[in-house]
Amino acid sequence: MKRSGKRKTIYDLSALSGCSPSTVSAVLNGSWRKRRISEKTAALIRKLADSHQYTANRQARGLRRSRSGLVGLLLPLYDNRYFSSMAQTFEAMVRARGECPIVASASRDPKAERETAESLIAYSVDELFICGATDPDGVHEICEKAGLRHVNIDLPGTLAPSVISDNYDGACRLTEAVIRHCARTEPLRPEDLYLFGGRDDHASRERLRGFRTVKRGMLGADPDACIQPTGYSANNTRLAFEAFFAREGRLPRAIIINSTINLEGFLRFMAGVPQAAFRDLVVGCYDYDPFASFLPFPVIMIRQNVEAMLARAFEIIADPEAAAGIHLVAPELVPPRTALPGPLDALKDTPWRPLDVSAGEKLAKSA
Amino acid sequence: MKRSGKRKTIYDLSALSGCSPSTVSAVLNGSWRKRRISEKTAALIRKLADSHQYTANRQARGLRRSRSGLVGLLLPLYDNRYFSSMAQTFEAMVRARGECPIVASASRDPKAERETAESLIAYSVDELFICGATDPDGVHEICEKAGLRHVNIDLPGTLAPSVISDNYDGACRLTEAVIRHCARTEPLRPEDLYLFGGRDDHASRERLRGFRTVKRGMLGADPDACIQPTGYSANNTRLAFEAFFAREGRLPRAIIINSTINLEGFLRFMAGVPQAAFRDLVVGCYDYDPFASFLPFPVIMIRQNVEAMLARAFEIIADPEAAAGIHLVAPELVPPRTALPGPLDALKDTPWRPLDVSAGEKLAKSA
DNA sequence: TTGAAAGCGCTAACAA
DNA sequence: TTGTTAGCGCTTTCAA
Repeated sequence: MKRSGKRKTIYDLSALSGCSPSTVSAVLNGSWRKRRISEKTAALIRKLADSHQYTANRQARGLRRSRSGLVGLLLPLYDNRYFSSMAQTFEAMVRARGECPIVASASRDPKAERETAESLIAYSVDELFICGATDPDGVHEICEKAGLRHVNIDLPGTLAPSVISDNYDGACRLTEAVIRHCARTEPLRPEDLYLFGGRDDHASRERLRGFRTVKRGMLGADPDACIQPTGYSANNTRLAFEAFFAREGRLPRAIIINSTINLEGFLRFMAGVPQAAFRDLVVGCYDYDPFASFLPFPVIMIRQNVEAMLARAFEIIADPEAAAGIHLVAPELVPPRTALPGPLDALKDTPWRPLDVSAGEKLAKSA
Repeated sequence: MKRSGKRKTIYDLSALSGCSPSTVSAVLNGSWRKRRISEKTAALIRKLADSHQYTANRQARGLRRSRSGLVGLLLPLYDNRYFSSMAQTFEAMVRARGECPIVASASRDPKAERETAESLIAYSVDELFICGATDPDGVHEICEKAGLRHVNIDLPGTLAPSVISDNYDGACRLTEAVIRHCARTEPLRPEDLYLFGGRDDHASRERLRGFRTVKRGMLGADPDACIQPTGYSANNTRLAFEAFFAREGRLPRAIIINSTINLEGFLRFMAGVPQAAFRDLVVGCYDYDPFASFLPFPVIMIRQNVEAMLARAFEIIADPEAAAGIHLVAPELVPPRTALPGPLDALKDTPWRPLDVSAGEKLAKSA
């Protein structure tokens, strides 16, 4: 791809208009009102600016003002519905404030997290939202040294404010819902209910705590073997299910799964096993994925309230008084076969009329 | 969140080390070798730099060098598995080249696309990948004027090189696979096979063309009513299915769906209808989603080769000779109940040992 | 082997 | 109402 044009600067417009660069600058960044620049010079300059497709160089502006207008979001990854809706919602919120979102992922690796934060800082982001970090305090150190406002989301740190889901409560409700769902047919024994996925982080611990509390309360004893922490890895989860199935020749009656990533590992296992194996299965899963909600067995999900978490995080980051501490946001229990609206629904749809055959015809003709 | 620290500059390090700013700069950006700076001054400065957590200000560097190190990806949206894997893969590829990815979404709105491109240009991105844009040529104009190298992905333009899936071929294979799948039980009549979703863009047209070609070839006549273009809107798709169902009291025997977004609309419809309505259904869907592959009826999907498309796009954007024109990449037919590895599988897993009860125990104890 | 100085494009005092 | 000037932090000649 060859390049051609060259970006215009305020000096180009200065020459073209006969005004000084500072006048041009003032007109183009909105400060002309208080600089009392005449309406007609302003109009002239604006006309020139957009006939030449002028866009201010944000690097230069950022350098001068020491505010880049960039707002960063550090994510573990993009490619699942929880984090992709986080990115989607974040972007909309940042744009609504007139700033520019910049999202980066660091694969839950503490070193990558720190390096990614550093790279965002190198680009002078004005604020950083740290979502699902394995080592939020490590990232905090970096931000602190750079004088960068930041807040944790999803996984808490001890050194900065954190907005997280009420994972304990969510897990309690999820576990209870799964047990009750099973009880419709035949009551569960303790060894019928397993937990797969998760690892030694705050969210997993809280979810496990909720699981155990409710399970013990409703079913009694809870054998340790019923807990299979496979990390946030689809493949490890598949291995765990394969091992279980090879040994037992069947699945547990009910399974709580720590995240949709682990559930994706379960799919991999499913692919190799006859469908009959899933006939009586009931699954509870943390995080919501619309397609997962319609699997061929009941899947009860917990949807974290991404919008509320982000909204809270924006409040906190704007508050100079905000101190380290945890802010809980209630997640939502989603019954099986439920298709919730998502961030995409906010986008305007082109209207559709029922059975508009002519549209099909037209499209078909043009094909 | 209060801020505290202040970023160090080369002047700080200059003062601390007793060397001039230009020496510090050279050491820290790697050009010191050819400036023949002594190993020991270099060592001193490097020590100082990382003991003070120095990170170069990329705005300043970018301004001076007129290369920001930012590489942009313009997306319609994040929140589905096709585009989120695009973002994920893009990010990995850009980082592998030592640059900084910046992703932005513009909701398939031509105006938003242009404005988003302008905003990326304002931040001086060095290259722009335009993915799934409704108006790639509009974005091209903007890039052209700014002298910005760019390439289209997923949806072609006429003014810049475009890397897209072979949508025609994919649709042919998908349609054929669906028809054959149905024929296992009972041969399809023309009115048994519908196409839902898509709109008047290149991808939809090509897919429609493939659909019609194969359908006519295998089943004969193709009534116009069998094509229901509902746009890329989950809700419109739901409405279309509800209208059909209200009228016919049943679903078509087989449905080709233009994208997973439309399939998500189908889920919304599903939620309101007894499961029995889907007993004999066969679905073909463009784009791949692992969870959608395991719905309670056979879903045959087309997976676009995101890695290959991006790799090709990177080659093209680097080639000064590259001209406008279309580069086709073959998509992949995915049989029902298939869980493909995704970009996340590249991330290193912590190893898992079958039934490591002690891990569960340990985690349980710490909870 | 190193330093001085100019300048990337913009903003913000300060003058006029 | 507008222009002049210095400087944000860095790179890059050019000198020394």
